[in-house]
Formats: sequence, structure tokens, C-alpha cells
Amino acid sequence: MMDIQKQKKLEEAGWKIGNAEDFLELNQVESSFIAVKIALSQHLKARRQLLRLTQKEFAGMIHSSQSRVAKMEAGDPGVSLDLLVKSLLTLKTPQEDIEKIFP
Amino acid sequence: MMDIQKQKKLEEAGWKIGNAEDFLELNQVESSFIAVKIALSQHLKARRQLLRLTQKEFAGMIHSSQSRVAKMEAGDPGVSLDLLVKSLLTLKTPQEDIEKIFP
DNA sequence: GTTGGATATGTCGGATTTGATATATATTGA
DNA sequence: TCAATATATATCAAATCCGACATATCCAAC
Repeated sequence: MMDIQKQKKLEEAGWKIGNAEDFLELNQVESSFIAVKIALSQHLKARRQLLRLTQKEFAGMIHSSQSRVAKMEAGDPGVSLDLLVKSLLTLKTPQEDIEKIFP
Repeated sequence: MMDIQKQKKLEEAGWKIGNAEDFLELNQVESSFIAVKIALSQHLKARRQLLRLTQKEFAGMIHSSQSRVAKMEAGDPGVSLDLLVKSLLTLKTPQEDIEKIFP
């Protein structure tokens, strides 16, 4: 269940949640989707740290920038799933780790 | 292993594969990434058909258009992972189905 | 407390993805 | 066959995401 408190917190963090006129169904999809992205970003940070890479080093590996890596790991709403998954693939994240993420 | 034949086929279909100057590593990530997207698009089509929805009906469910659904299912390179995953979540695709996709 | 490396935050122009629209091509059923 | 319905393909302006850069904040080691 998506309670009001949680929705407010996400909106403060910059996420756009659909308004009340949207289908409840869609809201559920949106919140699941956000949960997936946040889980991936946490996995990414943990994995980078495990491999003892700085954000700058890792940014080089994916031809990106330190600031974008920071945003990825912070769960910034303006980061695509595409970039997160490419990043995890680059770090050879084991399948078992990715599997558990989807709701 | 990513052989030349397969790479040519993907490029004919509109995918941009990195050229030979890129790291081999990155090429591997790119081809895995493409494989993930293609697998998701196939699952999406199968699931929509299972639920006996037309592309137009389904487009309405995700506030998109019939043509974009067609592109999703065709594995068009200009479709994001974000949209594919949101679509699968909307159709309540079981976790087991998504799990198997990641390499 | 100062220095230096790592991470976070804000902004921007350019690139990519978007829904919409038009239209062509299949596919289905009478 | 022939209409009606479903799907594929092409194009476009608007929205979103991108890497890059500047700068701020954090956090050890000295």
C-alpha cells in the first residue's frame, strides 16, 4: 500500500507521483518502478565500493562523469533505468543480485 | 561471444554497436544490454497477447500510443528500458518471468 | 585546522526518448 | 472478395536524460 506519508517523502526528493485523478493502478506501477530504481542504485553503490573504485574511476569505465555517478547512487529521479542497468552490467553484478529486485 | 554476423544483424535492425576502438568490455556490456531489451520486448508481446489486449487498448493503460507499443514489441532501439519495465509492471508480469532475463 | 581527495549538488546545451499523428500493411471474419 | 480491425512504419515537436563543468560539502591524514 502506498500511504500518503511515503508519497510526500518521495515528492520532496524530487519524484513526480501521479495525481489523484490517475488510476490507482498506475500509481502502484509508479511506486513499484521507483522502488526498483532505488534498489538498483543501492546495489550499484555497494558493488562499486566492493570493487574499491572511486566514482570518478567508475565514471570513466562507463564513459560518464563523476557527478552522474553520484546522482545514480543518490537515486536521483533524472537517471534512467537504462543507465543503471548498463552500469550494473559493467560491474558484472551477479544475476542473483539483480533477480531479487523486481517486485 | 559476440560474433560479427550477429553484430551485423543488430546493426541492420538499427542498433548502434560501438566500433572497434571501444573497449571490448564495453561491447560485451552493450550486447548484453541489447539482449535484455529484446527479451523484455518479447515477454511484453507475449503477455499482452495472453491477456487478449490490442496494442491500442494496452497503449491506453500506460498512457502511450499504439505506435509506441508496436515499437516496443518490435525491439526498436529507440525504446527505453524504463518504458519496457513500466509496461511489464502494468501487466503484472510475474517476477519469475523477469528474473530469468538478466544475464 | 589545513590540505587533498572523494562525493554531493546545481546548471546547461545537446542528444535521445516521448506521445501524437498520419499512413501503409497485415489479419480477420462475413 | 471485401470491409473492418489490428499492427507496422515514418515523422515531428515537446519532454526527458545525457555528459560536462563548476562548485560546495564531507572526511581523513597530517
